[in-house]
Amino acid sequence: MEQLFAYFRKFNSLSKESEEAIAEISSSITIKKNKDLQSIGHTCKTIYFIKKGVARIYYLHKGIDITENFFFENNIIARVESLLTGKPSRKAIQILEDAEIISINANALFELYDRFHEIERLFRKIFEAAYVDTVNRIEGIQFHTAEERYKALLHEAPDVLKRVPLKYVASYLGITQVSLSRIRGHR
Amino acid sequence: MEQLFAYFRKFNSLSKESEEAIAEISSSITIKKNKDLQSIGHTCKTIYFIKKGVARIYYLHKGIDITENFFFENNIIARVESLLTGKPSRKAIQILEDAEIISINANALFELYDRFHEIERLFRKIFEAAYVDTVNRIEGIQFHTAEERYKALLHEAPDVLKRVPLKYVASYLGITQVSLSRIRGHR
DNA sequence: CTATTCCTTTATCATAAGATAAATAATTAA
DNA sequence: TTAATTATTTATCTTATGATAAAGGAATAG
Repeated sequence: MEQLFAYFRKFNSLSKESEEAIAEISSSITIKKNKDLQSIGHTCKTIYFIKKGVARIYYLHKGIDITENFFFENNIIARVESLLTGKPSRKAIQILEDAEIISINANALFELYDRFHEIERLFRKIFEAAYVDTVNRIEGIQFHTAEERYKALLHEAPDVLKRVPLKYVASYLGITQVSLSRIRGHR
Repeated sequence: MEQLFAYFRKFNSLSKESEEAIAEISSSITIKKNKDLQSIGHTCKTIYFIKKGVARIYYLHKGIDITENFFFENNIIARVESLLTGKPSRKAIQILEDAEIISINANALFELYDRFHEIERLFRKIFEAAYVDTVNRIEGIQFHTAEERYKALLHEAPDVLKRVPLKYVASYLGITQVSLSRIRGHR
């Protein structure tokens, strides 16, 4: 759990009591490459923290597999739309490298918000940061060519290109696999 | 202020004490069409609520004016990246129709988080909703043609097209004004 | 009311990326 | 190891959108 608390500390430090309360509603899992941690149509009631490994959130658009985002170790991952609405998610979480994961019961966590103001504060800050990241990503998508987006990824997150199959990267960049391959050819 | 509290109630109801505390750190302003409520380079320390009128957030990308988003009455508007980082914003808020606005002192609001847990909860929920909206917008941008995006806007937010100059809508949709005009011509 | 400025449309040409097909290359299973 | 499957690249053709220029409309200031 220490690894998770270290991640939390980047946003908001917690008291020992809060950390223990979170530990009580959490459990560890290991899961193999290419398995779906959660599948499409399942209502999300869990927040995950990746201790080790890589995952992605994906969905189907007109029958085509689209990667919404990649998640590496020391990050949390959840299908937030489903978590917040209580509706089945159109999205799935797939493991791309054998992973060690902490799963946190989301409803139990939300109940902790009442007892521990600082836990709610922590997640407020996490969401604020996620919101800003996402707004910035819109700018990246809308005003850069696919080639610029590829080069930015190569520069800012070279791990993605080293550890993830290119076919998943293509849809994350908003282009076809064939286009990505063509862009990589321009050297 | 009642109009603002009614908006808040959609996310989280507040006690009279909380409402009064927010009222104390708020003030009303009126501002004319085409004026910048906040300009580029200014550090954002205010959250606004639009009682009446229309506004947009815009920034310059390679010298070209880009609309990040439109905001109509009964919504809050803020340059969140600047608010959270304390750094000058690359973005500006411009009024597109004569407006009546409530301005909330952001630092004073953040201090209220300590005294009124429910106010922090309210803003947690507002950010969660904004995050989900933004993630969905990425899908719209990435996997629909400009024409589909235009038609979706026409269907979901016809007010934008009625009340806002098309040149601002074009960059919001991620296309040039000329392309938007061509798309509108396809009937 | 008129002149000026700004907004929107139309037209032409150039180009990045999509669709499809097929050839390699890499990975996985038997 | 070999066969089968899956991933990536290359090639060809098509199309949506960008860039630029210019004309027509609408709004605003004086």
